[in-house]
Amino acid sequence: MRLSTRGRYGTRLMLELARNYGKGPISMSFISKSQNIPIKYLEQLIIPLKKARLIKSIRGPKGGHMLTKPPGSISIWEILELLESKYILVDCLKDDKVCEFSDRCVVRPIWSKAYYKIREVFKKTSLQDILESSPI
Amino acid sequence: MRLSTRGRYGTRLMLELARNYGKGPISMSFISKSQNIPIKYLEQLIIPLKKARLIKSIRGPKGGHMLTKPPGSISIWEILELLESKYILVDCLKDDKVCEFSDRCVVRPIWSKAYYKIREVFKKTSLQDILESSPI
DNA sequence: CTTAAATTATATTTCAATAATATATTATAA
DNA sequence: TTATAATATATTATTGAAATATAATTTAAG
Repeated sequence: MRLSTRGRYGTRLMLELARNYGKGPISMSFISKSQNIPIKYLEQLIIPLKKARLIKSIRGPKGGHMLTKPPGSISIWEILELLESKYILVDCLKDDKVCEFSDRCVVRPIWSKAYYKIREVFKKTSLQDILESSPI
Repeated sequence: MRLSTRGRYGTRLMLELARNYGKGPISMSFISKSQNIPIKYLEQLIIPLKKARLIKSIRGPKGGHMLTKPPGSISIWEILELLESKYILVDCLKDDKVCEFSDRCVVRPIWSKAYYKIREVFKKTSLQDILESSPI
């Protein structure tokens, strides 16, 4: 029941781009330094985010990455779903065939309920919301 | 963001005991067979549950395990906390010293919010609730 | 008082996914 | 032409879950 480094790093990566939204391409080396995350690891995380068209990139010198839309229109859930999609509480919520008892399982509704609560929180929160919030 | 086998197996172990509450000790080999979980794995899971005094055991022939209190007074959260306690969404919620930025981290409040939502669901649900619920 | 059923204790092994690193290639601004 | 930065692919390391193995202890029952 833990959020993996992928999801946390990915969120920070997206927040860094959100913070610099409208300022042109931001390089990986910059993000790597400012967020203290291995650059090679970031390069892996960015792949699904690019595929989902949350990020567009420019190659070559002065190149880098940027959000394709305003930070207010990207939810944390979109990010987590891309980076943690295989690890959504319990597998049988996505695919009831992983367990032959799914259809008559008494515990599954509880996992489901909890899952939707988390999802709700993350869906309701945009990158913008986080940028505007003050830490404690 | 996944529930581990420990938490799921542990819940099923406790449900099996709840189902047989008041019927005397239930052996591990019975639970292992009825729930299709390796007996040696169950023996590991039961240790923290016993330490927390949710289960008491009787040795020797005709021995086994039983709940120390009615299924209505044991929440799923109590079980998950014992079996997944190290993996509660993000470490910094339990111990803000794992990250030097905890006090001014803008993302942490979101993890926290999601965490408390899950916790609420599991705290509100007792073993009895699950036994009485109909699947689907 | 012996036996068999059961828990308890400890430890070892296997496995999978995350986390991190390495090397080479491609694109492009200056 | 060069240096910067993304892209692609593959490999390694680490960790914790998941499962298994062996031996010791307790005790009801014949």
